[in-house]
Amino acid sequence: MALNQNKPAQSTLDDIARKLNVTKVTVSKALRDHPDISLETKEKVKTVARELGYTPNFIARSLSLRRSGTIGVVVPKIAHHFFSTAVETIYDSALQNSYEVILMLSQENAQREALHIQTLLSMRVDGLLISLSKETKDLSLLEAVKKSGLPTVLFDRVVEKPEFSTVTTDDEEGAFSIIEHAIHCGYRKIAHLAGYSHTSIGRLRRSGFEKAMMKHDIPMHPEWIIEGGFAEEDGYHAFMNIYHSKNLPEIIFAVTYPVALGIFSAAREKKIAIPEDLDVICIGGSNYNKYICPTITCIDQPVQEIGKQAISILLDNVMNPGQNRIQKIKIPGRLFLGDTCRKKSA
Amino acid sequence: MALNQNKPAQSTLDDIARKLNVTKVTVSKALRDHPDISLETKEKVKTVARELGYTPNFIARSLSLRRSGTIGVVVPKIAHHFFSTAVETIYDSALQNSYEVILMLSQENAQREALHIQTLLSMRVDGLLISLSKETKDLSLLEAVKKSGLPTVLFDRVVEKPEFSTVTTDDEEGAFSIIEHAIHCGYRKIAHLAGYSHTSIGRLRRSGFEKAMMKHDIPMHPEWIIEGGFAEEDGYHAFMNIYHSKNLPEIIFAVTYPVALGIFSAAREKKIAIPEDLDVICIGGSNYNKYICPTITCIDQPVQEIGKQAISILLDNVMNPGQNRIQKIKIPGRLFLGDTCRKKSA
DNA sequence: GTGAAAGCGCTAACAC
DNA sequence: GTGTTAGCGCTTTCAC
Repeated sequence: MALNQNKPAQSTLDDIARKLNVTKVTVSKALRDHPDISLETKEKVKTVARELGYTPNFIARSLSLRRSGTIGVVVPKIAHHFFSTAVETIYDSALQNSYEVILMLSQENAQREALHIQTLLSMRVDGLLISLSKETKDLSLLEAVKKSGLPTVLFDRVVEKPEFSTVTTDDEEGAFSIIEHAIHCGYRKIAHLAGYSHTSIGRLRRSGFEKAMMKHDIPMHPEWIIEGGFAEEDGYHAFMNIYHSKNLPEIIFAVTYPVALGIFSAAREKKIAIPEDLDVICIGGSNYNKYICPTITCIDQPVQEIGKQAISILLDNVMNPGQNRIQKIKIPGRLFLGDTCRKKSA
Repeated sequence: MALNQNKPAQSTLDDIARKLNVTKVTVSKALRDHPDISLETKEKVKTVARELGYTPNFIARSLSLRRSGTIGVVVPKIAHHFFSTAVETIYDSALQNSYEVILMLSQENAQREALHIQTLLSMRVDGLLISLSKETKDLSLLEAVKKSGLPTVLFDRVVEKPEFSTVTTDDEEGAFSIIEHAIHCGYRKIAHLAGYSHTSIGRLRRSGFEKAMMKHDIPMHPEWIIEGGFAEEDGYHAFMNIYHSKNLPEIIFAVTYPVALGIFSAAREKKIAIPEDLDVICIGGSNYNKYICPTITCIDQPVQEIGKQAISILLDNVMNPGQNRIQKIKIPGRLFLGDTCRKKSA
């Protein structure tokens, strides 16, 4: 590929320096308001800089300073209420602290996730914020990152290792309480479209489900616990499986909001009315939940809070090198009462 | 801030070179499979590189090559169906072409948008993809960017200047056809919650609306055309304004999907039933539209197609420097028939 | 107050 | 095949 041809020759410190018969050092200092430089020179330098449309070269600056002023973020998806909201919060907080964000999407693919983390490392980001893909099992890269000393915070989809700071909803408690709510409403035949148990949210939500069931002595059907992904299509397919088994539960607890919607789709196709014939609850909401029919009773995740805490813990470690404080934050979800799961206890 | 303290000392070409008693040049070539280097040396180099956990320094590489292999993207928001979907597509296409994406969010703020564009310039991105904020009026920065020769493509929220490539929905035609549809359904009292007329989508959608109304000789009420933003809250407030004027239209044409939902909220609060008492249509949908009550009849935007075309045109210019081909792509939307706007013509 | 020298980690051109 | 030299644009240290 031809070099330096599509790229405009942006002006440099030297360009400014030459115009003023000084050196680039003087210019560099002047532009950064270094006390060394006289007011007069500063004025002149800044004027010429403006005339030339000078923009400092971030790349050169980063190389010289050995810090980039950027935070790397890896999430499974962005076209998704939880992540787009969290990411927006992360961007805002980072900007307030004068950090830039480099966002990468794993698309729920472990290999791509690893690639992106590598790229972020090579970009010499000052910190790393990760929410793991649904496929991620091999944690060696993550551990290498951690060992290298790069400040890292995991959020939402995490690993339960003592060496990582994590910020999550209290998934187990959330699942427990919504199931208990369903039981209080009189439901007994409860199915769970679970996430993969190698993911933190899958495991914890399922565990909360099981604990609530056991506490209230409700029998659990193995065929009513189906592991899968976190997307709409996963809910759709899992429901179809249950449907074809001819043994429908009264209510399905979906591991995520999109999975719940997938159930809606499938049920509609099979002419099963929600919540009359079959009820649905889940963990996580969406900003459109109030417009959905029926509105889903769910555990609302404090999405912005999660994003805010994650970036705040990260920046704390980035800006105070050497401290490496590890924090495990669990933020409780809140039960949102929608149109589903309204039956009275008998 | 203390330097080089929070940052792990990542290994460099020199580290590998020293271990093998060669120079970094040899190592650099070996790692890139340069034909100069013998197979044996390559093997050795790669082994040591692996042992040391070597990651090439993207920053240094970019500086040396004078190209970063990145595309800068600026959008108003990310927690929004249109943008999160478009951005996801952009990321995928970029990755397929071995480009990284640097995403920035203007949060609908012109000043922040300018800042981000500056930052992207300083990062020496190889190309720029922009969807303008609702506030953007001053185009001087944009023109400077263009003049500098950096390949730039605008999408969705664009400016109609011959020097920019643009990719949009055919907004005017979309508005025209959905209004015509409403008219065919028998609606006459039609209001428009319009976007700001200094934005392309605001102006064009309004123009489509007006053309359809004029073609069918339907009178337009000035108080039924309200300019505003593109978000839910804008729809909410605009509806309240109309409501308080005590002069309700039969149907409201909302400039965006979120604005339509804002109307839903406000109408619900005022006990006005949709679509019975008041009907709503809009431009743009959401992946959750089929679950909304009532499902909104709208012009579905080919979001992924817009993203795909935008990045494709950009990369074409990035990878073929000097050609600077300017393209104006308008992709037609598709009328989606939902539960709203179903009245039969009288 | 200003500048010369050195270096960040990498790549390209050209010797050897 | 491998190494030498130079340079990308910037900042820091230390003379002057």
